[in-house]
Amino acid sequence: MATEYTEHTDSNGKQPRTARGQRTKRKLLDAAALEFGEKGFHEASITAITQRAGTALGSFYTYFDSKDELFSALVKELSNMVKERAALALAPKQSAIDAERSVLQAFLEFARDHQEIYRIIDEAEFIDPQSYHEHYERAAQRIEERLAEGAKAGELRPDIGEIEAWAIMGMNVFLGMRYGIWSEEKSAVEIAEIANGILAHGIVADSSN
Amino acid sequence: MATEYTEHTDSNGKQPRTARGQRTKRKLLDAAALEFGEKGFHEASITAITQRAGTALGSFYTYFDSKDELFSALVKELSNMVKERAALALAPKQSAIDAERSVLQAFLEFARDHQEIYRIIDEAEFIDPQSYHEHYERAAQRIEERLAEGAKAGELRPDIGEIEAWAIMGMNVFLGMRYGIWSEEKSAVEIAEIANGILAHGIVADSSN
DNA sequence: TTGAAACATGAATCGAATTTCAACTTAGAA
DNA sequence: TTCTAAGTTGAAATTCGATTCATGTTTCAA
Repeated sequence: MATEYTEHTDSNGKQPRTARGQRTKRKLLDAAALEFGEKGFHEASITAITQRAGTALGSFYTYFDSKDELFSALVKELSNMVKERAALALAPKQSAIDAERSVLQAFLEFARDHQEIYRIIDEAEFIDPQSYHEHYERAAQRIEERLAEGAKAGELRPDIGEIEAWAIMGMNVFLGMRYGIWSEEKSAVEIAEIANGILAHGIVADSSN
Repeated sequence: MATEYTEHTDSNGKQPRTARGQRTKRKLLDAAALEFGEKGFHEASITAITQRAGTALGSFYTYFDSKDELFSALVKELSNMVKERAALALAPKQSAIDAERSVLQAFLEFARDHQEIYRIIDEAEFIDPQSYHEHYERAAQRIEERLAEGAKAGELRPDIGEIEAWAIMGMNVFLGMRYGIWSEEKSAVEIAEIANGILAHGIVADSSN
């Protein structure tokens, strides 16, 4: 069960020991999110990040061993933000199907507001594959848990499992990319409604219509 | 309608004018697919690519203006391979739902056999965003066309459209990543069967079961 | 108040790749 | 066969940004 993770292998780099240090490290992380989001990992430069953060170039190495380490730290932070946002979207008393609709809608809105985040997490596939795997493995697991609850409540088919969870996640991610990032021509509500229709009825004609 | 594309802005770089030139360019493209697939764009070096191809470093610039241009050419080539493979999977007389199952199954098998291809196309999001967009826009369009045929034949709901096409594509891509690339613990047939169940019946309990 | 640890600074170093180029070889049309 | 365009070669020039480091400044516990 434990989705808690301890702080052992400290992905924290070099922890600051004063309040000033805390502030500086945070400024670097925020600046990096902007810079990586706009330019991508390789076009982003440490120099530009420290300039955005308003610190000297050398200060960077007070808090991070390398550009890669900074990127990793950022991916983990952003991954947690996504997770928290999805949790917030879950209203207490909704059906399993409605829960998926809410999560997708929240996801689309979040994608629109934080395009950098998705770009950074996507690029982790190449810069920090382990974080990328963990991000999606955990997200899939949360979906699977929701589906299992729905099945237990008799709302969903009892054989629903991991594969369906990955399928739903893929749907969500691609819809987020296409209708959240690439264009905003359709409302999040509309997209979520239509995608939810697939889960509710499939795409075959007659059926439960 | 025209899915034809003319060769005007020649993504072809510098076209060889002799048979020897053709061969060399092809060797470079093949070597690049391996190198980019294994190392990713930035870790891959022109030097390593020319070594794999068995040509001199300088020969590279006889056929490509830059590393980026080579990568673009490759993405376009691979994108077409994927398209052709999907077309092959479509048996002539199957239902619309079965067609989607066949395509997904073929996609999973292809992903397993050509992991480099997926890695390269994915990385295009950062190296050559335009090719990346085109790749997925076209793939979605082909799905949408299949769905429209299914709807016309009365097999699928008549309101099915672009959004469903993107949802299905996202499903396929993520299932390909998880069960094609990351692990091969489940058979392509099994994955395709389960994912197809979502399209056929949705995930709700009773319904058409 | 004070002194040592933490933090800040940015010029200089370092390394690694892409790209250029001038000399040389091969292909293939006439 | 000949001759020119096409193709080949790899050492050297270039470029560019990550990382180091010696020096100066600030924090904060005692």
